Amino acid sequence: MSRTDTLMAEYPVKVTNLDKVLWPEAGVTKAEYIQYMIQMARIMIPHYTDRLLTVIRFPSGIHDKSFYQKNIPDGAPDWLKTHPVYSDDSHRDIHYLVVDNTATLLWLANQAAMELHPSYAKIHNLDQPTNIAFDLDPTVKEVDIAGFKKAVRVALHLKEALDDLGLPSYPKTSGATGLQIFIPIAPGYTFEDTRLITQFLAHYIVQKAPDICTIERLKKDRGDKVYFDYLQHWKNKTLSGPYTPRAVPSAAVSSPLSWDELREGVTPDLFTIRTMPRRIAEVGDLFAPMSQPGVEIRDILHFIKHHPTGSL
DNA sequence: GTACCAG
DNA sequence: CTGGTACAACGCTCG
DNA sequence: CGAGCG
Ligand SMILES: [Mn+2]
Ligand SMILES: [Mn+2]
Repeated sequence: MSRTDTLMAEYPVKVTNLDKVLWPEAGVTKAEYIQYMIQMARIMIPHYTDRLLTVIRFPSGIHDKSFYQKNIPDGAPDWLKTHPVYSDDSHRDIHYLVVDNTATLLWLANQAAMELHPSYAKIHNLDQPTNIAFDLDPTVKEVDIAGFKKAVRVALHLKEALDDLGLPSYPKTSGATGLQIFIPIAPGYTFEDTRLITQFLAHYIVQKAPDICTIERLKKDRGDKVYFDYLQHWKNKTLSGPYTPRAVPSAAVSSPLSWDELREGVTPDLFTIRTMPRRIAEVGDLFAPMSQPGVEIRDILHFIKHHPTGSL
């Protein structure tokens, strides 16, 4: 008989198959994933609260079948918070899960929901993102640290440009191969507004570092360059959330970083389910500023509208 | 991972 | 009971 | 419109 338990958080959560190995290379079991959620809940919850959650589940481990899940499944406990959003494509409401407590994170871990992807906007205003996110994707050929290093170089170019524009920026690993850079923004701006900024900077950085950065949408035209994926910041799209595990052999998680750490050459596999709780104890939540009031971008939008072909 | 159905 | 099976996303972009 | 993409 497989090991089972009922955990008492805000609500009782039944957990099953506790000894199932979800990350075989790292030897991480479901019990350890649940323990990770218990330790990280206080830090993670603010980054997911009031946001639509998309998850990727791997019920039999990272090397077996996986699937995206947006709708809350049948048989889910009734205390889970959900939010309906109409889908034009499937002509029905999608009942998204909204994380608002530890019990929900424990339930997700038991579901083998191993990747958590929150929306950019909060449920009370789904047309207004609370952040701008830049998604930097190495063109993957194999497990390749060179790709990540290149993404770091692109990120440092981007950081310089954002500094010049007076915008604060916070980087994190995706946990897989790439990097993401976030800016907290004030309420009142649409995805059309933020697209103006991400598109402008994508073009600007490609022009500044054409040997390592591309915006080619077709993979075959990207070469070995870093894909500056400005299309990823949009309504109904998501990125891996802060501190979410990823389905990679190392059991790496998405880790907020300091710019100095990036300059010093950290790599994604340094930050895992095993190491992140200790890191939190040491450096705290480097993404805490994302929960603070965001910056106004009105002046920058005005600037870009009058300099459509991009220079600073 | 879970609900459900046929055996 | 038990074993087998079905099911668990979506929508933008540009050629 | 649909292949491609994430
Ligand atoms: Mn990415
Ligand atoms: Mn991407």
